[in-house]
Amino acid sequence: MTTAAPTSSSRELPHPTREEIRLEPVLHALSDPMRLQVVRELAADGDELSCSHFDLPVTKSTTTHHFRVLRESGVIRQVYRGTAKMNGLRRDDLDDLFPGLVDSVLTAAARQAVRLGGS
Amino acid sequence: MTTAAPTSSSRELPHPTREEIRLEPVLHALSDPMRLQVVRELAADGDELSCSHFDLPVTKSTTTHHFRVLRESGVIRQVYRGTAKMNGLRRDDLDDLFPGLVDSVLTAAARQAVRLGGS
DNA sequence: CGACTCGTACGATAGGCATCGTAGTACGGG
DNA sequence: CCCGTACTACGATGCCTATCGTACGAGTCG
Repeated sequence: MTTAAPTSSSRELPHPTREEIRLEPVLHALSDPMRLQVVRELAADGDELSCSHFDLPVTKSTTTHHFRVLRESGVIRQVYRGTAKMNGLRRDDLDDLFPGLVDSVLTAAARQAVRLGGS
Repeated sequence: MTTAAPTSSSRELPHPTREEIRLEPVLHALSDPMRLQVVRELAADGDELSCSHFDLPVTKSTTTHHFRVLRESGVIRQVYRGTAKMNGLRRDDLDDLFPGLVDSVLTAAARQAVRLGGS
């Protein structure tokens, strides 16, 4: 029994604090094409996107896994909102810890997309 | 010692061309602490460091493996010079493909080292 | 030549991870 | 209250990878 959990929004998800975020896991999280795509969409569309908004070519289980990797590495923040789970890029934290990193990765990804899709 | 003899030997190593370098493998290569450390030293000390110069806490076999990952992802260039294999960061190629990326990663790594090591 | 150094190749191993499928939980609406 | 939707948990699987040890090739120097 949950002892007096007040909460409708008691479904809280564990996030690393800003100080706990490490560069290597962040780079690893971004090195997966699927996750990099998610991050690009989050950066472009603002930070209130549900998991189901993303139409990834994998099953829901796998999608859950990727979002967890992103969250646990500190790249995104996830909050339940009813049945949906909203995702947002932790730009403030990342920019503070690693100035310019997110921008350069996003720019690099965009340039590469143009370069590869370019015809 | 160093005779005026031609530097190159017959032992050539396969490198991706600039156009073949992809962002995801580069990020993956940099996401390993060992390899990130190597890249930091290469960036700091110039680009003529032999593999044996690095005193990594792993065996030689593993060191060879890490250098190969870095080379095949396009992060470093390797050239034989006698028995030694000289390593150099491919800054020109990387900066052209992904402007600012290497710098921000190096800065982030340095900041994190200060933040964690404190001393 | 012979010995030594530097790095490679190959096999083995253990752990990680991306993926799936199925069963289950939380929430909101009829 | 029941059902549908959104996401999770768990187990399984196969691949990738970081690591090692040993045996080997390439080059230098006595």
